[in-house]
Amino acid sequence: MTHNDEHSSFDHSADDAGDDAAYAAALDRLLLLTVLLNDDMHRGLQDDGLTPSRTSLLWTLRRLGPCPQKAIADAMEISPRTVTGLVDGLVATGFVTREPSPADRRAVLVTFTPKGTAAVESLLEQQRGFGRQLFAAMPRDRFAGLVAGLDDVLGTLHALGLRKPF
Amino acid sequence: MTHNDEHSSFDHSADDAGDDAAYAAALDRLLLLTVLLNDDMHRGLQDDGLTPSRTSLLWTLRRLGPCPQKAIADAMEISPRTVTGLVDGLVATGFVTREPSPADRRAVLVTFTPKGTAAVESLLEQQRGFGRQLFAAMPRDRFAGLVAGLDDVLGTLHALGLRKPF
DNA sequence: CATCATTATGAGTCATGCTCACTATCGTAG
DNA sequence: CTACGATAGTGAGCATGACTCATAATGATG
Repeated sequence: MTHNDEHSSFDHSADDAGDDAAYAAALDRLLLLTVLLNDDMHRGLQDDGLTPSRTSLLWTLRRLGPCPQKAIADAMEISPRTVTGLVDGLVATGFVTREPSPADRRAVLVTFTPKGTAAVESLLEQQRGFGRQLFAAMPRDRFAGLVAGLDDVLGTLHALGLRKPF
Repeated sequence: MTHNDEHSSFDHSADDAGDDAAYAAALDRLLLLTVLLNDDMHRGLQDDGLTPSRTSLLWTLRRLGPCPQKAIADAMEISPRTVTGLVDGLVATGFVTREPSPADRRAVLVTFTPKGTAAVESLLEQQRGFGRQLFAAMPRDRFAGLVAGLDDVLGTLHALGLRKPF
């Protein structure tokens, strides 16, 4: 890509074209990182008998505590029907249980089993280890620069209306 | 693995703990960015009648030029059968055609239609615009720090064996 | 020419997502 | 207290995208 159109300008637009190319290169890096991190997470996941979506549900459940499926659906921004399916799978594999809700006989409370709790703790620990692997060898000022840049980008995305719900 | 051997030392372990928290925060930012960028790309895609996987195939095809499905399968690291399905969809929606291969009557050459070419060009342009939106307002030194940090992380991932095939 | 490898695909499975319709229950207006 | 509308969960059915296994057609090679 990038039969880049610098040139064709005279005094200062070279700056603009150079910026554009630099932006493209930076965005390429971000997207590549996106793909690599995603792939790595998903690869590690299935070792535990967990699929990406089910893991995401577990993660959400950890944040919410025992709760009805509707709350999970809202938090994950997926349909209640999909939550039913994911919880089905997690119940079948022993990560959560459906407990009757004391307050509402229509609802169930999705609740961690000990295995589910252990799985989430394990994921947390893996993430800590991964953070160490990624950043421990990085010079401190470069690390600080990275975090500042990421914050800037996240702030920009937030301003553009792209945000995570919570 | 790696219930880390920081060993509970006294004098400087505060540093280690602080680092760990900083690493976790940085990783959180990276993962959040991962999710946000992914979501945004997929959202924009379906406006064009393209699914994420089919778009990925188009992107690969742009890199490879007209080629048999097996080449696409290898490049995308998915099974040939899956490529058949994706190409089916792209043919049905008019983005590519299956041309007979002159050299091998078993194979077909997946080839862009004008609509397909236009779609990829449009995606490229969108990406350039997105890069500008993300980075144009960022101070130059912060941008440089971000890129340096990203390169560092990508290098580390590469060293860990995580890399993109191409 | 016979055999083996390769290309694409049919058939069948699984995981995620969706909608629509339905039951059971809740809450509230009357 | 009852009747009605909202809410929680699920059954049925569909689409996408990934996989495997089997198979037909063709290529390549001894």
